[in-house]
Amino acid sequence: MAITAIKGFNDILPNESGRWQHIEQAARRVFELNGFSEIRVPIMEKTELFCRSIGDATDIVEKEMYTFIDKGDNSITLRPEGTAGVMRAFIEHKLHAQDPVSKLYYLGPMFRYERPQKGRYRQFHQIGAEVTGVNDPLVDAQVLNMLCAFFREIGLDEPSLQINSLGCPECRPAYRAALLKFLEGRLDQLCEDCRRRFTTNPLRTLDCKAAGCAEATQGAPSMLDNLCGGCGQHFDSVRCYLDSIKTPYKINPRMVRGLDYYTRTTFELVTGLLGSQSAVAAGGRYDGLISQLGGPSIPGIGFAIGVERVALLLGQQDFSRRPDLFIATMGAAERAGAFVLLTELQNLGVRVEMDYEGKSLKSQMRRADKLKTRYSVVLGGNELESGRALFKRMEDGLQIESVLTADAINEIVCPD
RNA sequence: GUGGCUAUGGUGAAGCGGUCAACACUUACGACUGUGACUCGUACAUUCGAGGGUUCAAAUCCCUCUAGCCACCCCA
Repeated sequence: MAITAIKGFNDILPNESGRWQHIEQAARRVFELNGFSEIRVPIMEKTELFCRSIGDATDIVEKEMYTFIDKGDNSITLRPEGTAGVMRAFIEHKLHAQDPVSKLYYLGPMFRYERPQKGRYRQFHQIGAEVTGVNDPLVDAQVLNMLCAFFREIGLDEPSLQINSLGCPECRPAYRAALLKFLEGRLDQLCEDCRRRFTTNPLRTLDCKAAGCAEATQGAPSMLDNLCGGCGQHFDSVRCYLDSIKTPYKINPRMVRGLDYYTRTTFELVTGLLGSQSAVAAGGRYDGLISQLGGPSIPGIGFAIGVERVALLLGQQDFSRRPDLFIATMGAAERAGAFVLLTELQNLGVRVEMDYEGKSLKSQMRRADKLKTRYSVVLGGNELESGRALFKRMEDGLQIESVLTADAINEIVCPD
């Protein structure tokens, strides 16, 4: 039995890599337009970093991390998300000392030990962006708009933006207490999972899919009604800024995030097209994270896009590039000549293909057709002698005669 | 971690106990000894996820394992 890939680890084959490049290039374009720079950080970190940032009691840390002991007896973890590593680098290299505002983006694989299913894999990819050093809700709005702009750029307008505020260490505890009090009286109406959530993560009962729970929590207190003055104002301003640039959004007071570090603004881009995985991108503000990791007291906000989920939404669009020209040859001498021509044309930026092993003209032409090349040319004794050849436009069969120089061919094949 | 479903060639699949494992696509070569797409021909699974068992006979029935998918939990 041949060796296969690890469960939940996927190969991105040539027929889909074009789609991935399309997604990545769009992100780079949009993010750089917004003044973001790429940061590349390792895919492994000391385990402690994730425990301290994501939260010891979260599912990610408790049961989903790829953690192992290396030969130096250190506990190492494959990153389950990107923000922690980026913030570690930010603090370690004191980026805040060079510029009070930093706008960073990253992309790459993340790892979580979960049962794979549609849109969820053990190795998956995220494209993320982070802004540090700005408290103002203006930047929340810019980040949200940038996220939406990315989706417009790749031609997806289906996902809708939902926003919420989780409050801050000032107001969240009080809200949590109020919610617990509310739920306490209705424990018997909640599903089994929610009774467990009551102790582990009471906010989660608010977005439970069970009909009984939805009904029981109907009149539950809303975080948005319990924000402190600062958080309330912040949220209102975010909405105001979003309205001013006509970025559509929906307020979802029941939206909950899975990482402990979020404060104030949180958001998700959701879709109904991915089975049970509705979030294609999500993020939020994390004003306490940097100091919690031992850095200065600097606020931050960011998001991550699930690349596999985006790729799934893009569907089967063809992103492959067509060659400009296929050179068919009639013999060994012609093949040698074609090879020289091919390299000359490549130097001019023309995408050229040719036959490598002396196949019949028939099969060379078939290959040209299969590659969807735009033009083809046959080089035989006649052409070599006269220095001229017929260039055939494949879509309609029109033949154009030209001298066999790279410049002249370039004119025909790539006119602009 | 829990549950459901499925496993036949490069791909999509027929086959439901009995001669060479249908068909389609893909691929290769040819019909056309210098021109693709349409058409036609030829070739391409000693073998049906793996291992056991039942039977004179198993891709077809039974058991075990493995893998994949989908869902739950949770999440991008």
